[in-house]
Amino acid sequence: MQKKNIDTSTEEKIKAAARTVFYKKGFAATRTRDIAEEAGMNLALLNYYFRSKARLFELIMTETLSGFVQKIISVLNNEKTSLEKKIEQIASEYIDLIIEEPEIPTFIVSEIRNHPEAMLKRIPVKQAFLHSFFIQQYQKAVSEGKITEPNPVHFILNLLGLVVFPFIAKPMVMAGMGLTKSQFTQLMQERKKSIPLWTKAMLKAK
Amino acid sequence: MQKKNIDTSTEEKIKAAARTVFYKKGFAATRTRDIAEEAGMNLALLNYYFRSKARLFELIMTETLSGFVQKIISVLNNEKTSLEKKIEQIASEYIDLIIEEPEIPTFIVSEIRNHPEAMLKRIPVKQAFLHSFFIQQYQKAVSEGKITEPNPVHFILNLLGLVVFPFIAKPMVMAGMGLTKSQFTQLMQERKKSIPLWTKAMLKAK
DNA sequence: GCCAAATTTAATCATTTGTTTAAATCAGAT
DNA sequence: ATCTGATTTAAACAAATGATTAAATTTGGC
Repeated sequence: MQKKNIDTSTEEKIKAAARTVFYKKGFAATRTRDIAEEAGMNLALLNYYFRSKARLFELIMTETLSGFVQKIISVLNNEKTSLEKKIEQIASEYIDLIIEEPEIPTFIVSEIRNHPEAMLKRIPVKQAFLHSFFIQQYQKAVSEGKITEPNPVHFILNLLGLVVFPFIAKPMVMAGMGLTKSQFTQLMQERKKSIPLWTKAMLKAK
Repeated sequence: MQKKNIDTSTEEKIKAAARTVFYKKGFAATRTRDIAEEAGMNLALLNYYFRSKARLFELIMTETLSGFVQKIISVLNNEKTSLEKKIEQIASEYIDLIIEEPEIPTFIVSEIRNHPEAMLKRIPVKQAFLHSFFIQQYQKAVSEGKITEPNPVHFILNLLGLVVFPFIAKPMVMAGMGLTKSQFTQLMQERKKSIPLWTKAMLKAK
């Protein structure tokens, strides 16, 4: 009957190949034949295991997006860590994550622009963010005068901008500044320590 | 013979339509028929005025990219403005520019990933940046102890990250934070004043 | 008003691409 | 060993798409 788990490998190989190709080229520029070739298998298998290119893509996108968002939500909702610690954790963990999978940020922003609602309604970020423990912490710190910027949205935008933007701009940064791959990675490593310092300084700016 | 400048309008209409569609959907997802329809004209005109979809795209991309880069280069090379003033100028002018054309940042990062070399070798940023007046200013300020972060690349990444990232993440921010279009624009307006404050605080962080 | 060149149109081509089909092969239960 | 259903393959289809062609129309100088 079933070919056991060993043959989940076929399905899994296709998914892995799809991830690779979609990450690199995006949905529209990806040919189903590219995925089949990357996976080293017959074209018809894509439609045998997944119903269509679109469904395969949705699968990859949902997994990717939810993994990416989940991480920050869980940090923000940790009731045992200070604001400072949360900053350090987000900077450090996201930079490591993105160094591992450098194409994810550009993949996400590129693809979401085409179907923002469809992609985002699947992931309930709004609830999770607006009612997070972090929000309480932040507002408390504001009322205690420890933070000058009252709007936590700015804070999150700033932190994520410092962390994620360099990776999104990577090709331009490397060309514009004349950096090698390893020099770029080195720079990003430095930022794991610097971003918390910068962010904390920003919080007290006025 | 020639239909005068009035008929540059046809050529110009096609370019405008191409800009609109390419900005919104990217090269791969754009159909030449989409552009023709957007311009309200016959499909064959695209190939009559421009040789192909690819050439039309290159034209739009080069103009867009060079306009975008030019702005920062000219600010950085202004020998009459202080570092502080440069920060204020970049924040203010880029935010205004991007509010006018909100799709440009995502367009640029999405499309450059597919042909980084091809797109970037056309624009000589490296020279212009590494030898800019700004670099001298920055290094002087570092040696005078006014700035703690010695690497100007970090500084530029930070400033552009604070300015550009929110627009790139716009769909996620709006969905995740539950914002309307005008609330989002309002937030961005606030940042014209805040980013200089934040950036200056970062420069002195240690 | 007429002509030559420029512009525009409608129709068609050739290729690419997502998907389907039907046959072949394989794995494992009996 | 054989049979059944799952898996894989090769081939083909239909629609979409970038590009071209040849004919029609328009433009401006004479």
